[in-house]
Amino acid sequence: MKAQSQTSDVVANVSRSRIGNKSALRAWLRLWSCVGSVERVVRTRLYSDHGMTLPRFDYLSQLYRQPDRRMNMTELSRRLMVSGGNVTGLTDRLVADGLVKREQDPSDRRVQIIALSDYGYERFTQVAREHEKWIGELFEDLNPDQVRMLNQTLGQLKTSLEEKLNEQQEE
Amino acid sequence: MKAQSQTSDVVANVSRSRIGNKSALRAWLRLWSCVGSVERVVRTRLYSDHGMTLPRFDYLSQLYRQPDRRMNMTELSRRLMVSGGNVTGLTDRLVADGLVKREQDPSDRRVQIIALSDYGYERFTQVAREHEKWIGELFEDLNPDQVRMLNQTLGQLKTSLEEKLNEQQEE
DNA sequence: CCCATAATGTTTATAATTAAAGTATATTAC
DNA sequence: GTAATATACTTTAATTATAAACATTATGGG
Repeated sequence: MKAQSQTSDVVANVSRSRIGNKSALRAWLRLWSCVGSVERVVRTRLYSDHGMTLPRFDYLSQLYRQPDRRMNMTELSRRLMVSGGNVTGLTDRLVADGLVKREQDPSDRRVQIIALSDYGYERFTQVAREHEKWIGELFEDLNPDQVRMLNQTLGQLKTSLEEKLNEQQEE
Repeated sequence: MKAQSQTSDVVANVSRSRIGNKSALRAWLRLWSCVGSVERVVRTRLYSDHGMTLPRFDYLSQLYRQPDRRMNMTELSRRLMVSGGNVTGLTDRLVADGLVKREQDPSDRRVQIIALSDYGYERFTQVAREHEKWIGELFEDLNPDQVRMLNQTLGQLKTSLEEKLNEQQEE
């Protein structure tokens, strides 16, 4: 019967090629929950042990990863996934604390290049060492295979999301 | 030589039983990045298509999932993973918009029970339908096995994190 | 060259968020 | 029964965050 074969096609489809909205939603809620828990631990310890906030730590870590420890505001906004206005405010406070410096781009007068200061570099290095240890402890119950798989799947998801965002932007 | 055998033990350990801080950090950064991207899409669409903010949507979804559509402030704070003060502010604004109502707990005069209003229920239902679709689209490039694995691993991570948070709290 | 458009960053108004201190009520120990 | 402690929520001050409007500079087409 035709109706029957359609039904089994649908069932087969679910397990073979396309995921359903429900299972995607479940995965999303777990992702959200795990990230929330980790963030909470990290935020609390950053603040109590090092007097640093999580947004500032994230900001500094982006500069730290660059070979020349420098990045412009737009790129920072993109990588931190926050609005431009937010980056302006964070930069003001980080400059006031001496952790970063504003520099002018000689080739484009609109551009602000933000550079990690020596003090900022030193301070971040100390905090990042601790941070890495905390993350290691929080993830220690996963086995290496799980972490590998997580990295692989999330890497793919990340790429897929970036493509979708680009497409959306162009519309 | 002893030094050599220690080295190979360490290497064996990394692949067999315990994950290293570096691989944990990589997994964490990908988790963070994926959640950030998804959140950004959801936040933008919630606001432009439904005039709703992400924190309010998350808040309402917690109430929605309860059989009686009700929850006290402390439980909301715990589930949303935000501070108590934050929940007070969000509640004030949601009450002002007529989406939720404050009720007194007859057995404990300290407790505020927050109930989803009929209007809030209706509104959330509409938005949630869209939301589920967005998440489905964002995750569509993953195959069912990957989603299953993600759910399994993140479920374990979630449990493990909750245990660690409880231990930490008791110290 | 000039104008339209785009890109970079800031400002503004408001919302969301935190940590810490404060208020009120409940519970526990003695 | 009362004092100490714990719990539930709010308030406060500061930071973080957004979207939208704005100013400035760059770029590309005529």
